[in-house]
Amino acid sequence: MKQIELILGEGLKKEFTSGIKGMELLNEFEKKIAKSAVAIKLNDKLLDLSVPLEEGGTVSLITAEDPEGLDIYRHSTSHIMAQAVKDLYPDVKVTIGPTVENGFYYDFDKLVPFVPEELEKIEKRMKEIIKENLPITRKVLTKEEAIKFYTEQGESYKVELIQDIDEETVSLYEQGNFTDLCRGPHLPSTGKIKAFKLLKIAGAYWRGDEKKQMLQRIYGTAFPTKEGLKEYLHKLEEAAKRDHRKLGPALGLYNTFDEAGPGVIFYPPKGAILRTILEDFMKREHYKKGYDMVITPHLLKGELWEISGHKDYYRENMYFVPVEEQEYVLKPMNCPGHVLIYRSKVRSFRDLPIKFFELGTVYRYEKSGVLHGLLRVRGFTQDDAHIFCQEEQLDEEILKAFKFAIEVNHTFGFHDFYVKLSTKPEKYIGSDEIWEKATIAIRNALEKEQVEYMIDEGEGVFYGPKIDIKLRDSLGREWQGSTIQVDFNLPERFDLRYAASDGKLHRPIMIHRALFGSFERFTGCLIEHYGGAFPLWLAPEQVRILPITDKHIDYARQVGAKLSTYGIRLEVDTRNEKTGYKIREAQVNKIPYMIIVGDKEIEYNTISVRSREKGDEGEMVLEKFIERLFEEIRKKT
RNA sequence: GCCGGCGUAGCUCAGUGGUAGAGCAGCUGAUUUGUAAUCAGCUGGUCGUCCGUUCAAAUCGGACCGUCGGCUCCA
Repeated sequence: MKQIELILGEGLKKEFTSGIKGMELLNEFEKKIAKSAVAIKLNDKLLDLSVPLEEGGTVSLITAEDPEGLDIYRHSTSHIMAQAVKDLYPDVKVTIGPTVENGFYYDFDKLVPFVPEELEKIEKRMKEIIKENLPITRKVLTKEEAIKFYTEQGESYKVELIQDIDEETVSLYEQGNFTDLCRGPHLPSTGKIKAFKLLKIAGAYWRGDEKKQMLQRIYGTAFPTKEGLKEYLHKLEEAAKRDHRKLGPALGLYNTFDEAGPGVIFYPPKGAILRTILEDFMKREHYKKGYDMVITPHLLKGELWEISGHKDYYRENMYFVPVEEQEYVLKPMNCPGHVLIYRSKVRSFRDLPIKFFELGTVYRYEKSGVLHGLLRVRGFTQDDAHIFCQEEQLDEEILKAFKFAIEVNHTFGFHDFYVKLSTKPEKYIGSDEIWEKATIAIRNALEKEQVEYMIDEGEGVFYGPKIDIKLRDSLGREWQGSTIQVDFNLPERFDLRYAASDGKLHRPIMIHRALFGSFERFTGCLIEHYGGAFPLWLAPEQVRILPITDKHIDYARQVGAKLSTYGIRLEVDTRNEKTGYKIREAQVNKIPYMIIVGDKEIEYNTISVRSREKGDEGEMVLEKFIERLFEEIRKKT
């Protein structure tokens, strides 16, 4: 027997006989520690506690509290769920059951889909399996053996998976009567699971391919402690309260109507105010940064979309409208319109970069199942711009646009976003060379700005690579906000030119970019980000004035009139109600400030201020309050 | 689009085959009110739509529409 040297934790070095198992090793030290282990890590490799250690090195203990340990813990829970399902429904075929952020799922091929009540039944069986504390053991089989094993069991999906594995052997994990193909590692036994819950049922295509079999997916989550689970479930409930689909209509920010059709948004007065603030802000910022506003029509000839390539590459998202036997298209993008304006006169290199900005309303056909409140709709308005520049200006223009995007996101309180670089997709136009060039230009900009980013292979738009900024909604789902896309193709298709200093005509390069992405989506994210409690500069109603009795209405109106002259958005609540009632309603409506006026205030010519965040702030003179409002509006907090 | 859930008053929800209910909101009146809900009365619904089963349908079945959770797809 070979001796191996293992280093545990703080320089604790010891010799062991090779083949010692992780569990035995930990037991050598302290039983209590060993009990909390879900796996060990040897030289950065996660291993089951039951795996014999053959080589020396640094060992660390992994518990369910570690991110890696939690992953193992949840993965084992998903196996327990699969075992429970197989016990209850022997005809069901198992497929895959990985962990995801905050939990796990398992996909089953089941003729009759699960109904919600069945989750309880499955949970009950899972609890029994956990109580039985079945040992989970790892077996290594050759591919042939594993295929034979699963063929005999009729588990055709597992057979397919094994066939696709590019190794000689595969590992299986066995617990009681259930064996799952899995890389592992796993918990030593089923009894380790302390708290779990099955959350939802969903359909999911086998291998994510909509042409393949629809499977039944069960999502669940597991935590090392009951408290952890409870806390998580509570967090989900709280997040649901911030859902823009609930808050938006309740606060009068937007509506959808069955009668009008899905995926189209209406803005009632309060929503229109918010929208206007956003639009005004964007217009001002764009003018400041040298953009020129343009406005282009919504209904354009089909032919234009042939030239642009949209009819070939974007057809399934477009609405075609017949007009006097000619085909028209409801614009899904603003670019062809901007290109036409660019082309409407001779451009000189001295004019470049030319930056056209439009609040461009576009319509895209989205499958009914993907529509989602304000975040995914069929008609939306982009803060869209197209930058026409010379090749040598490309790096700088991308960088500028990117900085602009970051600035805008920060202004609205978004700091927790991440950046993605998307490369050439399967369906694309333009040469590989041109794609390469554009991708490098984007990367240069990102490197220069020293931002961390992820690369999303094959996720670019058909006309060019792009940088995206992703925001998260209250439930942690990601949505694309800002996007910056390079395009070498449209200039070519529309034969765009500019007169260069060498006296010849050159081809400009185009950058498409939207910073909010769309007003709809951005507003949805904003609502959730602030939980409906907008900072003063964005709040549709900034101040509500509450007269104590009708004796005080006149004074309240005087105060209101004064505030109005300063452009403050306010309402006076003249209803015959108690002050507590009015306060409650203003608070529920998330109005930033309330002004309460009664005899006292009239006598001293003051107001009483109550803020949404701090509550009663006492009496002050109006001028002081106005100053404060202005300061807060200026700071945009 | 696919799989599943849901759809009763403006909102939140009760109502399992026999004459549609509650709370909040709204309206009217009383009350004149001081920092998160004053009291009373009243209005309001072809139970998402259509078709079917039945003597009888909010309730059972089907189709469609909308919506929610996923999948696929994208600002």
